[in-house]
Amino acid sequence: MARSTQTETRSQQHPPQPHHLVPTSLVFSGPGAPPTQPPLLLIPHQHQYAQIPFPKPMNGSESISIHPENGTMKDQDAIKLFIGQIPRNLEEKDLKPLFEQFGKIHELTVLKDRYTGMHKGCAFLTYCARESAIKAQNALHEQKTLPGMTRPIQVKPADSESRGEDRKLFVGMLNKQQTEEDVYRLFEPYGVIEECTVLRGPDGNSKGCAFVKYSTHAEAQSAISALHGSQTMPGASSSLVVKFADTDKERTIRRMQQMVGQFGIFNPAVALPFGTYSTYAHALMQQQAAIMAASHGSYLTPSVAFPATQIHQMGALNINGLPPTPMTPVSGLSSPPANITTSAVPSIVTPIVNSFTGIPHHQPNGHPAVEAVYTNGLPTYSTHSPTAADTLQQAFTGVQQYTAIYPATTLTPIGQTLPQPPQVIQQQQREGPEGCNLFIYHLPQEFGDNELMQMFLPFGTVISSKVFMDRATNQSKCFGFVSFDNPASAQAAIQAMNGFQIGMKRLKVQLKRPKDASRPY
DNA sequence: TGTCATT
Repeated sequence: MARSTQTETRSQQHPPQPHHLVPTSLVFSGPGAPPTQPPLLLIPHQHQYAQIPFPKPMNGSESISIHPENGTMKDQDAIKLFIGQIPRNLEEKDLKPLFEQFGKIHELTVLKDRYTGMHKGCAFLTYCARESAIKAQNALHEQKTLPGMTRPIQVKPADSESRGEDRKLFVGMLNKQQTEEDVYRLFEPYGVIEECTVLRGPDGNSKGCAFVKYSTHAEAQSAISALHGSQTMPGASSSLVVKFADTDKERTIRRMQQMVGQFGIFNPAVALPFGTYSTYAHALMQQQAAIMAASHGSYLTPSVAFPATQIHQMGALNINGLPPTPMTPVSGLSSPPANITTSAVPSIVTPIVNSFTGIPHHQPNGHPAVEAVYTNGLPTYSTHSPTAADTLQQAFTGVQQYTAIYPATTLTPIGQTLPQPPQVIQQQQREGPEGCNLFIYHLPQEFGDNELMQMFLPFGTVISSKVFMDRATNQSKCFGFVSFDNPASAQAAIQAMNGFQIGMKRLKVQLKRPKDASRPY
């Protein structure tokens, strides 16, 4: 139990967080004394360190980062050091002399902002010899203050070395009013807190989550046990979330998913023009494709090919092995048109997986479904016309065709090419452009995201589908969203599916209400 | 009527 009298921390400094545009990341020296002043003010320099022999001309190369290819070798057990509290006007060449006195440097890299190139005031340093790192840490950490800095230099193993992640917690579902101090107080009973950071946006507003780093894994674990789900903060939509923070690898995956979402493209080579990244990204995307295919597996079980004459009994979908839900087109179609055949189906099937894998199937142009709908000779999409029924038929047979061309075994090897078994990567929820997003109500209870997507795939490329779940019961709230990549698909889906009867209910399929407008339909 | 937010 950390006492409030404790005034020292193991870590007085942490690297500037690249995406924190405001100085919100605080390190406490004690719960009663959260720093509120921004750095660079008022604190007298007690340890001006004036002996840096800089600037010292180097050997002409701009970057002093020394790479293995350039000759230096490092010990197998070398330690990567984090160097903090570096004046922003000091580059590698300026810093090198300071650190070289403790041994030969293998690599020294000043951290720069990925986009602006701005000096982040810290660096990573790896000596060739492990011993050099230890000497440097002992001699410099918290011992000297570089010119212009208010706090002493930090020299300590980088987080990546100490696997600091396994004692760092992600805290979610905080009240947005809660500060670092509030979070500190909440977590203090379970161990010594080294770092406590509330995540904030550029405007300084809390994102409702935080990172808390304990001094040990056990402390972090006990905080999880005690606090996760233990309470619901006022204004939060769910109970407190306390879990281990993402590892570096998980963070990378998350970033890539965000990129995919932002750019709306599925070819990582285009999204990530960095040579070293694209291979890994490609693997990730393949993994995602494999996972998608695997999640479709439920359809691969005895999928009954329903006869065309039984369009009103679409329970053959066999969703999740649950009893079939009778599905019926709107009244007026008690006897289906004779021209409904599954032979028309393949041309309309456009699995989104095509986009993920890049594997061309029936429609290599990437936009087949829309055209298919239109070229099937459907001048209108009245739900009372036989052509609409045709569309519906295609919609549901499409589900079956779709799964049929994706036997799970086809994609498994792709997953196996990855170093780790595929994990479940959640489909990113993504709104499409204006006019492309549908709100669907009165879904069958057993429909999940996947089933929803299957139902709307025949009308175009579905970029996301989301069924809302009740958090408490984990039951569907029977409504959801589907986003297409173009408005025509959305309109086709509305025309065909609005009013579609499933069991005792009829689907309500509308354009999603825009955020600003409050007009009910 | 897109819940949950990962330095």
